[in-house]
Amino acid sequence: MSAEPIRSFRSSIAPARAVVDCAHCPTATACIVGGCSREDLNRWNDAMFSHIPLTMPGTTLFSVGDSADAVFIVRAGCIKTFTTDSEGNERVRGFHFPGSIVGLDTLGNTRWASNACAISASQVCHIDKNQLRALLQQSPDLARRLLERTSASLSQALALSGDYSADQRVAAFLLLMQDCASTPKGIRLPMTRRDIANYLRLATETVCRVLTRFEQQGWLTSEPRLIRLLDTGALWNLAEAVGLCTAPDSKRLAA
Amino acid sequence: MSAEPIRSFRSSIAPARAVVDCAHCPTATACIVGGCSREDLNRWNDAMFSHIPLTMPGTTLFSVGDSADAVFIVRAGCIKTFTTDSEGNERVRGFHFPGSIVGLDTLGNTRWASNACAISASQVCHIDKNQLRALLQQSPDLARRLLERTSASLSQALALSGDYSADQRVAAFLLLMQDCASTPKGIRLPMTRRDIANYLRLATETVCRVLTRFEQQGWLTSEPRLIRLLDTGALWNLAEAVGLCTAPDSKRLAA
DNA sequence: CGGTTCCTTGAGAGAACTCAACGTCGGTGG
DNA sequence: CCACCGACGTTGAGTTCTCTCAAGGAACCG
Repeated sequence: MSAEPIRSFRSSIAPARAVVDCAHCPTATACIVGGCSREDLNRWNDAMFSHIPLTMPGTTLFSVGDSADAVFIVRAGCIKTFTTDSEGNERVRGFHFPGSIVGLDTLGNTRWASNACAISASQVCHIDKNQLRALLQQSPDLARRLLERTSASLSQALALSGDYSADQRVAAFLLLMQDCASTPKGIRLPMTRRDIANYLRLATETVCRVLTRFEQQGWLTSEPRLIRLLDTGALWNLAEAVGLCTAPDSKRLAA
Repeated sequence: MSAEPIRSFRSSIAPARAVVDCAHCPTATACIVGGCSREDLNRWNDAMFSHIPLTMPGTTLFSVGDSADAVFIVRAGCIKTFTTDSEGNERVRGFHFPGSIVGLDTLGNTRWASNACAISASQVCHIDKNQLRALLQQSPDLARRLLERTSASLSQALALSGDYSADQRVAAFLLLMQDCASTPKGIRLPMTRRDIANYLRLATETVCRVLTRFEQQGWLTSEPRLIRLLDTGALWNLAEAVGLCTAPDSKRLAA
């Protein structure tokens, strides 16, 4: 389908082992090792590979059926995971922002069940599963953190798998993105309308129409890659039922 | 909404600690400790509570907001987890059959995000989270098993959260139930059509219509609680895209 | 027996989809 | 430098799938 030149991740970048101390990573606070003991951090540094050069948009990290012998941690940018059905339709399983771990759904499997590619200029780290396994045996704290992250991902997936209207889905998505992709100018979305639609199980046109409607109601301003939320309260009233995100400050104060 | 007398789980049954050795449990093969070392099994027995008396249909195990200080393991029967929106509509999050752990999505939380109740005469075990945490520190094998189960649940939730037709959903559900609720006479479903519909994000009537259509096509016979699959191949052709279940033998041989 | 819940079927309504067209933007090459 | 091309975003019109509303039958229970 896509005529896009797909770059292979493995061939494009020679990973550097322990180029940086994770303690100094700008993404440390969101990362699983944020706040770990120095001892755990040292072990982690020894096992982890950083891919500091930019991974360009369209670069494939892995594909369905590939040997899943590592997990990836996003350091910068955005990674999209997705499957493709027999008719070539993409189903986006998730967007991974800095600090997010790609592969939590494959910890017990030897093959990837989805594809992953960068949708903006990104940096990722990776850690071999065997080394991760050894690490988890050495550090109960790290094991607990990983288990709780996986558990939280499951909770979120269950929440999003509910049956909601297009308006509810888009509103919940925008509030979620506000936490992941906020800039001083607004929410800078790294993904296309088509990606959003495939993630929310809607048609591209439906996402457009909903955004247009929200804009007409004065709830936001919409440009292809930049969205400014003007009335998070109104959006949250819609998104509340999804249970995917927490109430905005205005609502929390009112409660 | 429901006029059903809701029994409280905690008040109805005095749990018996280590009444049985899990090694002799009929559900051992499906349970997380199935195949564990004798040493781990002893530790597990010491921490685990068995509720051997029958937990009757409608009995609530826990409700949204309750303190989530334990996880439950189904020993017999079927446990349904669900949320209820502001209009009283139920959204079924999952059906838990023997061996399944209830609470994998709440491991890092202190409060339940869903309700749970028995939908058939059931037996459950439970283990306190603090004890579980200690157990995981002592046994890396158990920690790995729990992590992989959580990971697999995430994978399944992501698969089911996709956008599929009513036919695809029902077909995938039936094949899933074939693995969980098979009897010599067919699939004995413990849940109502309404529960199935709420789980699959369909209307009750839609589930009925799809089942009627499948029956007319000779793919199955349908009674309220008993379904016999006659053509798993046809169902699998529909369900394949969902990626929730493996191919039936006939398809595997053909491949 | 009533009463309730569950299952099933029909008819109409509505939300989202498909198909189609058009404008914009960015890259590429003549 | 500009024309061309493809990808993306937006809008409109018609269609379709599923839902809602309504009703009746079957099974179960007090």
